[in-house]
Amino acid sequence: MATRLSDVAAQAGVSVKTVSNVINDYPHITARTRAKVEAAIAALGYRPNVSARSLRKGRSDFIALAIPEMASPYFAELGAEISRAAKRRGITVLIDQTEGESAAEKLVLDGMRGQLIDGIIFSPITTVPAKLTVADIGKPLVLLGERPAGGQFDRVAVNSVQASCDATTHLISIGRRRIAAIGVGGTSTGVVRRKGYRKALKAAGLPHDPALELAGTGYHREDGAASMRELLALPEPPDAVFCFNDLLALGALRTLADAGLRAPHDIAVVGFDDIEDGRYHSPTLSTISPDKEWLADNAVALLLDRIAGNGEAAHRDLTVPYTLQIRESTAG
Amino acid sequence: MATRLSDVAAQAGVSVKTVSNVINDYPHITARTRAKVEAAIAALGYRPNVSARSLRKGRSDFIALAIPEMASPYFAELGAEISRAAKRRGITVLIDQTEGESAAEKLVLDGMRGQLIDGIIFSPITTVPAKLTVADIGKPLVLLGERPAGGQFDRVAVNSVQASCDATTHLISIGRRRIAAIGVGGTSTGVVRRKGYRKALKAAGLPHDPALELAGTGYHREDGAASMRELLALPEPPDAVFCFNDLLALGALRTLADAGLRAPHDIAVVGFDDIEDGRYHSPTLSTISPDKEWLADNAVALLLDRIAGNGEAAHRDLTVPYTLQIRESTAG
DNA sequence: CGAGTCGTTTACAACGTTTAACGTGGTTGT
DNA sequence: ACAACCACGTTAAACGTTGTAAACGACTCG
Repeated sequence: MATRLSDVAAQAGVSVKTVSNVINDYPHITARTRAKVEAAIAALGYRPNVSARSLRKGRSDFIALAIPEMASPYFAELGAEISRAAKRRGITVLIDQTEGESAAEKLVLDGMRGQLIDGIIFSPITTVPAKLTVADIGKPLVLLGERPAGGQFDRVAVNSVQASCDATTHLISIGRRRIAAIGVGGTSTGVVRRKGYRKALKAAGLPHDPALELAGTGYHREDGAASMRELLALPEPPDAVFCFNDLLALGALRTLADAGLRAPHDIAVVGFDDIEDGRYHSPTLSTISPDKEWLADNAVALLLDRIAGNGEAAHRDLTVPYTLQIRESTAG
Repeated sequence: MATRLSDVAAQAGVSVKTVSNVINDYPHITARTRAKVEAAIAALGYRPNVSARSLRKGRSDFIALAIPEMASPYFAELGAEISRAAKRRGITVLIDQTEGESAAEKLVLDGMRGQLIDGIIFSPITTVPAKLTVADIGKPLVLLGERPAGGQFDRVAVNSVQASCDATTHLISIGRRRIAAIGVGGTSTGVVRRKGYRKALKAAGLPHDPALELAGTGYHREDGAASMRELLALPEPPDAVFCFNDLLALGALRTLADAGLRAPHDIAVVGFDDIEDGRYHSPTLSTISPDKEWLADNAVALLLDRIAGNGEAAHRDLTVPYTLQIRESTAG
């Protein structure tokens, strides 16, 4: 059924190793033999067997991307970018949904897919993995997001404190004074973004009201909607909300619409992530827009560099460029 | 570094073959030995090497899912469901973005990933692959979507004609008479859904106006927005629009909002797919809602059945249950 | 003209697993 | 007792690929 190296060799009248050499761009090969071999490969439609290859080489050219859930637009967009970035470099991405289980457990339990994958890009957000050590993993790992890498791993992340401060400052700059925050959960994301939020309030000399900081149970539209309902029920509702991601913001906007309120007229809303939905929502959503392509490309590059053997080099911490996109939900 | 079968065997004081038997659930093993072996496996943190295993067995327990793009919410949600369904059965899904290139070419060129994957779930939508034969593939394949399977492959799909007819009929039932269609491209999806659309018009005795059938260049929000702009520019704009997927519908709604028009008051809008965005958009989007979990589960089951060896059985064509979700965009 | 060199190709072993074929005691049932 | 089974072990041979090291020829040089 499947054509093997030996079939190609027979067809081309050379040894198996020579065919292998041609495939792997071994330098010393005559143009003649190379042509013969390539003709044979084409004639037989030969494709190398990745299992055998990775068994022998100890490399598979597969990397894994572990994300909380791929149906979440931000992760879907990120996954798409990372797939693309990887494909450009000839490697394949295996996407793993951690689904809120302890991702650390999953990593170790799944045993890095039985040596198949060469490394992993890991994006924890809802889960706080137990302390991982390099030894636990045994494979290169690049962290995405705010969770501190502790100098142990490479990391690629937005400066969330700064970005959150910018978002909040933007709300202040359009005259809002009573600014709520949605998503201040126990996660690293929640903690870090709240820090930026408070920093902006402080810088503007505004008090920070604990009643305006809502944790919610997650980072989905429904959580944003629920949190906004809580805010509206307050004796003194806010005049603006900074949602720690776009999904929360879209949920919050829905609640506003249901209540017959308008953004930004009644309450201004700003999000974080710049997912495509936000650009088409009514009103369109102002948001922090991280450069996802940059993020993906650098995460992949970083990981491949480690895989290539730079295991000793100091661990790098890359900061993703971002912009503040001002759209209808905060623009008069 | 990596622990092998022989390491486990040494630790447990049994032969390599016995360990292999334990792992593969070979029936005749004492509880004692099984316990010893399992203890050794746990102690050493052994994970079978999937490369070696799949090289030897010719099976990898990997399947591929080929979709146009994973950042598209419908496919992201579908991919998530399929991943879940596969994981339940102990197999892993490799997601492949075809990105509008000829997916058929990609399939053959990528050579089914060099024998790594056991089968493929293939969802063509924007691309119309050249005629594929079973022989070209050499691996089980399940088709998703409207493209006719030609009796050659298994297929899982919504009855798009019926569903489109239902959606259109719903618009008629709320009193609309000038109903446009967005997405009537040259793709199978476009053709089939237009068929249902026209069928409904005919059944209601309404004329069908070619000027109201817009092709657009794709199935994204921007295409829907552009098509709606065209419709609004018409001397006699429609009073309702059936968009062939939710993304088109969301784009169309955006154009309405920009134009100061309201759905359903001025123009009612119905979509197809029931992606989560639609449930939170303002207005919320009426849509055809296929049971994605059913779809995913059955697609995976079908594929695994083929992989298990039922290669000879007749090719099956499964019809996905759906409902019409009536929401704000068509409700008074 | 033989020794050395270089460029090109090849034989062989190895990666970790499973399957096959066979062997060996031990237990049960009649 | 004898067969029939059971629970393992042993050994060898694959699966398809690549790394190592060695062989081969042709060419250069002294």
